[in-house]
Amino acid sequence: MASPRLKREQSFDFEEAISAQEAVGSASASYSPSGGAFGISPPESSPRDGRKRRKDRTSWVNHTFTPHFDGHLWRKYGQKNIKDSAFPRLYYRCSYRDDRQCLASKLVQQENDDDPPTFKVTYTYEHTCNSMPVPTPDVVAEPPATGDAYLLRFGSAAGHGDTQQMDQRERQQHHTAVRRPFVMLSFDSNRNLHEQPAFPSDQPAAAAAAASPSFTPPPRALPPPPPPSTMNGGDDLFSTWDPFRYGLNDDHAQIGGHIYLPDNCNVGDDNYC
DNA sequence: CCGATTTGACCCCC
DNA sequence: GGGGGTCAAATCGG
Repeated sequence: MASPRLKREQSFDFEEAISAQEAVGSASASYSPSGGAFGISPPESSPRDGRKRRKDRTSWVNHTFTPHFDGHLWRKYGQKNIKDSAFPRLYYRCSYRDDRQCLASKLVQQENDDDPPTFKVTYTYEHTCNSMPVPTPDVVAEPPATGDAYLLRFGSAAGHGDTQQMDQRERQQHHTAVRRPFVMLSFDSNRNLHEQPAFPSDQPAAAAAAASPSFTPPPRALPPPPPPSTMNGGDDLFSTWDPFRYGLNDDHAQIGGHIYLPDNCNVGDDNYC
């Protein structure tokens, strides 16, 4: 069966506008501003309309250390080596593309080989699958200023573009999520993970959970899944927060396919420590 | 067996 | 014509 083909949409150059902001360092997904691309025409099935260049479509760019932390469930559908780029470009589309005719897709491309590396994430179309975008943590990996410990800051940035598209009800229900819990995780030279919790008083010890060998629930520093009442059958959104998907375990924090390790670890071919 | 990922091929835009 | 986005068959893994 032929996949739905995308109709050419009026161009709106979010990419230019948002790239100018150079939001490097924030892991938050910069979803399209209010009044964005909702109301997209349903795909029409002209056999060849699907393979349009991105310029034809609404897109916006986010620079992040954590390209997978955006609160949605993505399915990879392609990878290409890009000319003049040392890193391949990864193509993802919404996992609900077929189920809910959700056209959202994203491109992830590593931008550099820094430690941690940054990624350019280009989102195309907004989610229409009702798997409501969850405020993403602002995860900032800070190189060791003193000593040899990396700091992972969750919720450190001042603003979330993605809250703009929440309606009032959602905003209310995301109240806890936008209170910006703050935690710093650091490794010392003995590979011990330390957390410096700075949660609001009612926040559970998420960092302790992150350091726990079992680590079942996602840390509250990460955006919680939306409450069931707001989910339109989107209960499986929880899979987005599978701790193994994000590589969070007792030994290291792996975000966006990259493992944050203490300096004395061998960050070599297999990140062996 | 089913869903996700990989990867080469196809196709469109620049 | 080349680069880049997508498709879809093959493969993998649970």
